[in-house]
Amino acid sequence: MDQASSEKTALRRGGGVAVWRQIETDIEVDIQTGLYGPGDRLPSEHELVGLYGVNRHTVRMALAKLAERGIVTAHKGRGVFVAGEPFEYRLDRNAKWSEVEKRFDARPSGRLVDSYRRPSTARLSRMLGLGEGVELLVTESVRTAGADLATYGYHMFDAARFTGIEQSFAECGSFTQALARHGTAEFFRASTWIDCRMPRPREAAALGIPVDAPVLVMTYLDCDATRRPILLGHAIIPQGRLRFRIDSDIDPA
Amino acid sequence: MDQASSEKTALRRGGGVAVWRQIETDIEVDIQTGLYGPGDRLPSEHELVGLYGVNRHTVRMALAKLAERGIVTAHKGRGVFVAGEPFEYRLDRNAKWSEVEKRFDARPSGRLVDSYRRPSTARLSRMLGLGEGVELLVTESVRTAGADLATYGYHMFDAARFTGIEQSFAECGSFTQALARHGTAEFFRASTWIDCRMPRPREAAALGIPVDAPVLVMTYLDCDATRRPILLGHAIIPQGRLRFRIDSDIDPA
DNA sequence: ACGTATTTGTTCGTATGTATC
DNA sequence: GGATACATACGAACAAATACG
Repeated sequence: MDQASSEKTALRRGGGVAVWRQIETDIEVDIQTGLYGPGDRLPSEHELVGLYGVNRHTVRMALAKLAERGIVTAHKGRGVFVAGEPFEYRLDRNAKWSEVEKRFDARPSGRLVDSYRRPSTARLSRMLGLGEGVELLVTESVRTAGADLATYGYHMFDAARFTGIEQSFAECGSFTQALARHGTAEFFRASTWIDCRMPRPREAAALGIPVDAPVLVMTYLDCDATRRPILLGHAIIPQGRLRFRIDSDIDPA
Repeated sequence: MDQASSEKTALRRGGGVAVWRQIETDIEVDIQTGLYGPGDRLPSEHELVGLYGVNRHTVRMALAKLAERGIVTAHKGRGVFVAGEPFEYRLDRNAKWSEVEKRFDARPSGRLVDSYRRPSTARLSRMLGLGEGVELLVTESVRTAGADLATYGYHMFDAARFTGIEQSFAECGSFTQALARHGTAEFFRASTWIDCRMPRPREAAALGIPVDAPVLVMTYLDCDATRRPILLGHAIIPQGRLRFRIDSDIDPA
């Protein structure tokens, strides 16, 4: 209707964004907005060539990138299909990775990548309820669940209170269990912040994702039953197979 | 500690990601994780050159990109400073854009970009509590608040129930007010999903953001007081000046 | 069982622009 | 600024798996 042939959307050539990338985003939007649902077959490469008015290679590049993130799966002779419903990570007071593992009947999978100490800042100390200048213990770890879910995590603890928790985590593969060993049998999610950015190379490598695909960043404060802060976490989460969900408990009137 | 000089992090050269982009992400991580807080001065360009072992142009490119997204601000002769606390968009049952405008003492700012009808799908109909094959009314709009907050929105309505709501919105600039005109005085957030992706060119243009910076995607279902679904929304939100916040109402025991 | 059309996968080649050094 | 490596985009052909009458 707009221009020449039967083009779907206006592609901007020479505008700094590769055409295949625009098509990749466009199809991703159509999936996110529900035009194509889980399990649906996408238009064939030939049809997409007609829709966008580009070479087949260009369409294939877009599809390959979507497949790389697990958003679609291609089957020779049949077509390209939208992947199943992405995993929904519910953000409530019981949000923790061990709960995700439970949903997959998976064992604790944490692998310690690095750990180090650094002096705290005023902000971090305030959030963790500590004095200024206290030393923080920081861990970097990778945790998985199921076939294609993984997160890269940064965890910050009061180094004095949780001395040696990095070893405990390295041994048992779970912060829930490691915290239990250090005297905190129960803890709960107090606050969560959601943001996004591009991944660091080491994060992308550890998560097995392309370096040019964005990641979700969940920052969170976990507290014990007495509301005393336990840890400040940053979870780096590949985009595509997981999304966050927040339900408002609608109590009428 | 790791390698030769005093390099901060391992930079991967020739790995498909420009060096300035890695530095950009690295500084962004340091801000997100609290190493640099709001208002803090970043290390000088000269210091960063030493930290990363690169040319000053490379550092300047990284800082320019951060400034473009409003994450830092450069002051000639003084230094580069971390921007103030990003706006926190709280996700509770009162989450709506008009609440954000209230926080900024801003007037309704919605501008209708496009509107069209399309047949619903099984999934969308289920979410909106409609019959299959019903026609949806879709609007695309831009809404702002304050100096540097903007969102690009897709809204889906039951076309039969909310006929003409695109005109109402175009006139008053607010869906809250437009819905009131169409008989829905109150509505509430029922469920929210958070994801991210790269922006479409038209989204980036409307929001005034670079095309190579990721955006947050908030999908949400708003219902009226009787829990009847009203609309399904997709808000495209530039990354950098806004983040989502979810608080668990911790009722002990 | 067979043949044909469809669809994805692979491999050549060619040209152009852009980023990086 | 010049040179080189890389990414982008297009074109043509063929191979392999699948669906269908």
